[in-house]
Amino acid sequence: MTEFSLSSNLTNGSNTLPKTYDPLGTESRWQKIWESSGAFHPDPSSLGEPFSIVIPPPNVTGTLHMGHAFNTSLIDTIVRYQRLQGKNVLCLPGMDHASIAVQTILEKKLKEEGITLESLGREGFLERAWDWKSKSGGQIVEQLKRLGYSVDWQRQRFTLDEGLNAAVTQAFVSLHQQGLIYRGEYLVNWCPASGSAVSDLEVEMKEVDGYLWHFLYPLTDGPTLDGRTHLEVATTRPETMLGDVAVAINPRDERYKNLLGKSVKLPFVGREIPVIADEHVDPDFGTGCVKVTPAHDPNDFAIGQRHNLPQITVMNKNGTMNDSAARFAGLDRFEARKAVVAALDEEGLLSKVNPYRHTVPYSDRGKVPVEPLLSTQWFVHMEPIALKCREYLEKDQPRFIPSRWKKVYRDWLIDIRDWCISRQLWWGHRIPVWFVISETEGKIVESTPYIVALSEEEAFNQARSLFGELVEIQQDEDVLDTWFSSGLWPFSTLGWPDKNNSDYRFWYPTNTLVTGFDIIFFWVARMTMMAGTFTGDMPFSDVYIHGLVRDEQNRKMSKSAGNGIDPLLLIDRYGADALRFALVREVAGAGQDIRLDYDRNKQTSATIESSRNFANKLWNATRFALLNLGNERTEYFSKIEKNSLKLPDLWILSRLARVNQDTSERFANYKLGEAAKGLYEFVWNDFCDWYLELIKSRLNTQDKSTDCSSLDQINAKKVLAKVLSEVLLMLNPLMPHLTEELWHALTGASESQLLSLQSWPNLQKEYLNQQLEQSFDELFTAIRLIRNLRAVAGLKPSQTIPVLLITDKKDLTDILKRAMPEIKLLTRASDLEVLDTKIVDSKKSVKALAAVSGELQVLLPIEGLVDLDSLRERLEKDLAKADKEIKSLSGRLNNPNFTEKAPSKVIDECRHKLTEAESQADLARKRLSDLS
RNA sequence: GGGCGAUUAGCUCAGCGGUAGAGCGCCUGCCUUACAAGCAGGAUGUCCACAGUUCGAUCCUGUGAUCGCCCA
Repeated sequence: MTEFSLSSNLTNGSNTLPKTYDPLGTESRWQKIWESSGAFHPDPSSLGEPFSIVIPPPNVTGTLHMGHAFNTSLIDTIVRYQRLQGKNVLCLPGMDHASIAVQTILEKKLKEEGITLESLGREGFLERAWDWKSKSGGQIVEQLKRLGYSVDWQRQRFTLDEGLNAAVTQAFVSLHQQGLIYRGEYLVNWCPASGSAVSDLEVEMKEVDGYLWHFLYPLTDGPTLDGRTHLEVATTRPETMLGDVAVAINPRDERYKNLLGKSVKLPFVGREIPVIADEHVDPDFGTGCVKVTPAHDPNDFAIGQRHNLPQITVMNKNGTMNDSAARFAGLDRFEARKAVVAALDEEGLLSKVNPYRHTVPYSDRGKVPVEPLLSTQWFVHMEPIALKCREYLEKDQPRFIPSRWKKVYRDWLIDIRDWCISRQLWWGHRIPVWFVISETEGKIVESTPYIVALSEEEAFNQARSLFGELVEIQQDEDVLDTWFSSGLWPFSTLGWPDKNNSDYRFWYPTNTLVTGFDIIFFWVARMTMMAGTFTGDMPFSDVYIHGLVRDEQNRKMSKSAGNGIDPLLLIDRYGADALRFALVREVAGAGQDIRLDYDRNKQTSATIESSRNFANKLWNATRFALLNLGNERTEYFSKIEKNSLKLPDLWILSRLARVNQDTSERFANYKLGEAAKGLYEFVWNDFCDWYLELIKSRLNTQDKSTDCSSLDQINAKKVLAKVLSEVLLMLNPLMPHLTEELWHALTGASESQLLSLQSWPNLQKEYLNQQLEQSFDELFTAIRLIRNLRAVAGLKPSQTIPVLLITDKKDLTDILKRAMPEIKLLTRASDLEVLDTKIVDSKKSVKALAAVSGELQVLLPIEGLVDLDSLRERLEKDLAKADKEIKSLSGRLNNPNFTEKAPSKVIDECRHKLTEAESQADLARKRLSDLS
């Protein structure tokens, strides 16, 4: 009976489930069914409003980490909700090719094998790269499937696939035609580790402890009138002094005014360089004299431009010093730093060395300091592109959730800088530019004309018509920044540039982008800019920004720190649904980072464990339902006659309608955490703790002699079936595997029918009953009160005793009287009476345990059974509490300011509470005196 | 230097004008035939500080502190 079947938890015809839920087999089974049945492979010509999301393509080199799991859980929840809403949903997955990361991996392997890039050549390298991709790339796709991602795997894309290649080429050519792409020699961020330029965004500023070295540069014309023989400059990068072309001072700096127009002699190199004045020099920093190295520093580059200074590069692209570095040529940049300092010291030109903490730009990928280096690269002119996005933003397109990210995005668009898109790598989209090398003696130089075209053939034809029959052309060696292709992702994956593609026509623009705030600039802004330029639309209407998952010590998880928490491990331990549910439930404050508790020794997480427990709770609720509904369970899905229902039925149906309403509203408005919490509370508290307990007696009744009891039992079963099946549907976006499994067990649906493809339960507003829900709250309070008294009295669960409930409140009396059998059952009362105060007065001699809540008194006449001291202690505590409340409430009510200005509703409430507190105090006093 | 966020029970976090909540942990008692991954009951808080607005502030407004992030 409790045997676990691999094919299904519920063998045909049986109505029992194992006692605990084992997610692993269940999850993989449904994943296979979903994929093989094409459940999430939509057809643009089918019914339903379009809804589409493209997933942030993970890196082809990547493996699943917590960030992916989090992002995926959120996206899949939204997507599954929309699908249940009857939308025609496309969720499109894929990967990006990660130029630098792949190239780094492969170069490392080649090095191990002793193969040089040169000997392999571009073709050979690419062959190996594709080989690597097919063998060990893209593991992440298989890993994502373990989360139960309801994406269309048949539409999966890769940024280097044929279609996306064509899109990238088309995009480059169009941008060039619009005059938005240019080639030029500028200072770029050079990553010596990968041997490539990187964009501004791929540079991370890190605080490091370094030094501020002070040098003396001798004045060429000898001492000044005030006896100065040298100028003192300060720098954190001594090795760049070899490329100095000037010393700058602030024009208003009185100390150095007399030096303007003079020059100094650069040590080692011997170059005479001028002293110039520039507004941007901060007189208070260092010595107030700044060495100017335009070829190696962005600020100096700007000064150089303003003053028409030469740019002298002293470094090679591999980070070693070049021939301009005089005797330091050939040294690595960091060795050169030491050598320059030592040499200056030797010559008595090193005046001071101060420890200094400063920020150094590091390459994101290479993890080494980037080198600002002059080189010829391709750039996109961003201003006009960003301008278009700013215009859209004024119409609130796209909409950011939470809205504060809008400002971050806008500020970046306003302060936009040109984008260096060329990378000196082989793995990627080769730039569609052909140089007409026959015009410059077979070489590519500054003046070599070039042609931008969709293909080599087209380029050749153009070249021929422009430069004659005998032209020779050669394609640019470089590839494009990976983000260039990622920027096209929302439309390139849907068929663009073919705007007649049915997917593109139906699903573009997409609805929502879900991503972390860390890539708003990298990716979100680039997509909006590319989309604005090429499709004339924003690529998505909403951008839902989430935070990062941090480790148990609130640190960012990173590969280098080795503090990642492996989601696959957690899935193995708790199930994917538990992981998903935990991550979504934690996210209520949207955009906030979430901290995942984790015990590294035991590899356990209490947060996820509690979600696993919730899954098990739901599992057992279904198990309970199956045991009671029996083999004819499908019969109980028939229509329910509202008129014949008992109060608990009406109550749970009211709660169900409310949770339906709340959950829809929350899912639709990205309040996913609240949706998850609301469902959790409904299932555990309302449904399991109360409703199931309330109907147990009806379900257990064997007596079918009267129509009435049998109808009550049938109704209980019908309501049970209805509530459970609807709650499974509502939980489906959060816990897809478990709910799919349980729904099939409950309804007996065949595997060709899927819960994931059903419709969201109808909201039955006619069951909403605020009044009834309130009454039940009071009823539950009464039951808790009785249980509490029993606990205080130290009664054993098996011991039954009589209970008196006393109230003058009419509707409460009513509900208590109607719920008497249930109260008796839930409080183990041997006898239960509901009385009003007048009747009780005549029985005041009864010695009993007593408690008050609101307008309800509870008496347990158990004289002799209870320890008087503990009872007295409790009553005194009650009294103190009530007195305290009376004091605070009457204080407020005696304040005329309060009674005059506060809304009457609040005042009434206050008076009401005061009355309650007073009667509570009275009762406690009376009982205390009875005891003495 | 500019901007953003956080600060609530031992821990992780909700709440955001009417006097404070959940989960986990803790204490007590229970294997009550759905569930011990459970059930019942219980304890726990200068809601970071100060000032202001208000009849009333954890919530709004200032100022400050601490921690974290982004941009220069």
